[in-house]
Amino acid sequence: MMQESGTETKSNGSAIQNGASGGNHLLECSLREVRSNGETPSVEIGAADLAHLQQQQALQVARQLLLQQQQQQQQQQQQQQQVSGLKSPKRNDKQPALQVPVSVAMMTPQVITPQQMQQILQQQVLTPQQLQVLLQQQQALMLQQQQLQEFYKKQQEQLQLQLLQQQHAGKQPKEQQVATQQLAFQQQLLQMQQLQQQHLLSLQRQGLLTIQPGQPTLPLQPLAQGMIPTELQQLWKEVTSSHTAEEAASNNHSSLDLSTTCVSSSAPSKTSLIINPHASTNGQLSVHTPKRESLSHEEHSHSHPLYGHGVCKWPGCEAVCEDFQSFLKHLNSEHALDDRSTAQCRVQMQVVQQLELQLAKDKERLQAMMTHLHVKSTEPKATPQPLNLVSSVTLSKTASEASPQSLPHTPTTPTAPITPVTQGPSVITTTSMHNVGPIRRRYSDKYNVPISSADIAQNQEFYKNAEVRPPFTYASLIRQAILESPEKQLTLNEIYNWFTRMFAYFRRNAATWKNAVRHNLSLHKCFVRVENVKGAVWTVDELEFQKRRPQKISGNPSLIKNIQTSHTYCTPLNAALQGEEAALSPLCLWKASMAENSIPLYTTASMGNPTLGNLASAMREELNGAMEHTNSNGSDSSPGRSPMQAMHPVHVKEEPLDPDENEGPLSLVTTANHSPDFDHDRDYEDEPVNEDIE
DNA sequence: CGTACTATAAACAGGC
DNA sequence: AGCCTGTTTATAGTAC
Repeated sequence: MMQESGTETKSNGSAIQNGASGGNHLLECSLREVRSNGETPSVEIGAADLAHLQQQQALQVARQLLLQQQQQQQQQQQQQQQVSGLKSPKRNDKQPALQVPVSVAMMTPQVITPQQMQQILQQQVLTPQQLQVLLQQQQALMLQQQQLQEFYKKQQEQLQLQLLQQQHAGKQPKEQQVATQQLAFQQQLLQMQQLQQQHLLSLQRQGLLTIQPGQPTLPLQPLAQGMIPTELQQLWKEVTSSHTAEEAASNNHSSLDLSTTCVSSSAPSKTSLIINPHASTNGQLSVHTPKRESLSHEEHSHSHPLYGHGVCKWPGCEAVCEDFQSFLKHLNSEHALDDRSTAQCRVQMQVVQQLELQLAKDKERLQAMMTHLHVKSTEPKATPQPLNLVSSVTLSKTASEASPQSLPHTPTTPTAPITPVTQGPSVITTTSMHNVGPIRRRYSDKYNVPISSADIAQNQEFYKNAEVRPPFTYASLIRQAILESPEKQLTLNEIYNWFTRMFAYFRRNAATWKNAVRHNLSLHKCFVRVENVKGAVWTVDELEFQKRRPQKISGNPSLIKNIQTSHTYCTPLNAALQGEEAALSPLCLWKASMAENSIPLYTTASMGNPTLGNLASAMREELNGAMEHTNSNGSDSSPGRSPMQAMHPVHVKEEPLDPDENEGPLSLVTTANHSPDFDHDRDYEDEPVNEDIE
């Protein structure tokens, strides 16, 4: 309220513009990269890209797991067959079994029944963080399983060799050995199962999964398959020990080349076939992780996927292990054959599969949408740098079009926060950031808006951890922070906390951005200061906030144009989804689409993570603003229906792609919880220190 | 080129 | 005196 003194400039402008336009770029990039596959755009990857990559990785992992299981099962079958009917020709024993078509379904008792899986998957609500964790866990599991598989192969090879030898030597011992071998194999299977189960259990414990009492949660039944617990345990010990010493064992394998080849014919071939395709997508994904290398290497380096920072990273474990050796012991003792582990593994597999399906669907939709909406605009923009406001360079149309990389960072503004992980093309190196204090960063608004709903959801974590400048204006962020609060009001300090909590980027250069926050609070009429008992709190005047945006847009002919065009499709959707002020812009499409499909996922995410929802809502607002803007343009008659912002106009105009962005936020928004957690804020309050540290 | 908007920087004032 | 909060002004970059 005090601000009236301020210049009329306060009529807010387009805080959000940034976000809107930029988003497209991001999406495009991500899509492109994903499609292009293979080469990890080390430099150009954006948050969205990362998310995609992660998802893909997860998918690949899942596939691999499935393959491995299948392979193992097949192998086991072969073994069994061989054993049972030793009569089979020894020499080619390798493959006879292979030929036997075994229905995977039959073979994989360990796998949860489809129904169960479905339920589990459906029931579970995963936040982005959780998903990330799951992914990590999945990777770890994959590694383990690979190790197991390797071991299994070795065993098989040995068995084959032994069989051959025995056949030459004598028959009776054969059976015994065979039996032993079989046990070993079964043990392997058991382990796998247990891993899965354990994982599942951990998930359950974590609340990720809710398994209904009535249902046989994770059928451990599969484990049964005729194994004797005690024997299995022993075998398991042996296996594990060998497992640990895989490196050494690896040497031995050489001797087993024969068997290896044989085995490879069956299982490996499949693996390679299946895996490769995906692998191409991401270099990282490489499912084929060289077991030996990975194992030995990792173990040596102590970079075991399940071990980090002196803690066991087994899902739900976190046991402290001083050194790698102790970790290995712990791993073998605590995470050995176990119903839990088996269950966990299963769950993980299910999750991955589900994610895979979801991802595939969403990708399809996205592509269809993009092609439908932006055929043109999208393409040119090519890889803009989505996230960085920082980059002083603006993506003038020309520039952006010219080349994504063309972003020069302004000499003056070295500070481009970049996430180590994502390396957006535009992003400047982290180092630069660190060095620079608050420097003037100029960026085009466009850059700001790159995020899609999906991106947002996925990026929530991203922004929390990566020092990437969020694609939102200060005004929109402040508003978001306030709206997220339970009472829709925050003190300045609480706003600060929100910033630091939600964005790693704002953990540095506090003086700069805090000043900016204060500046924005004072400058924009939409922020109203209310005296409180405690002191003063800031609230948002939605009307004012909405007011400010239209101005820009209205003036924009191109925008209007776009709106009109897009209007066609939007109308229906809008009506359905938003009845309210449905925007004319393509954005509506996004909303609709989001509502339709992905919502569940995102919703979940948002629910799990309030902040996400909020952010999403913020994004939505922007989108809405844009949309409204459009409306207002068409007929200014209706001034402030919903939040509109200038940003969109720009966004819309230049980049029809925006829709992508929109979608994300929208969906999230829908679900977005406005339950702000002050508590969280509190937690982070201290963090600001970090920023200062810098 | 002018306008609008945003970000950044900084001066300044009041309160604790 | 120092810090926080809040206001205001100036400057610069970008988009339209």
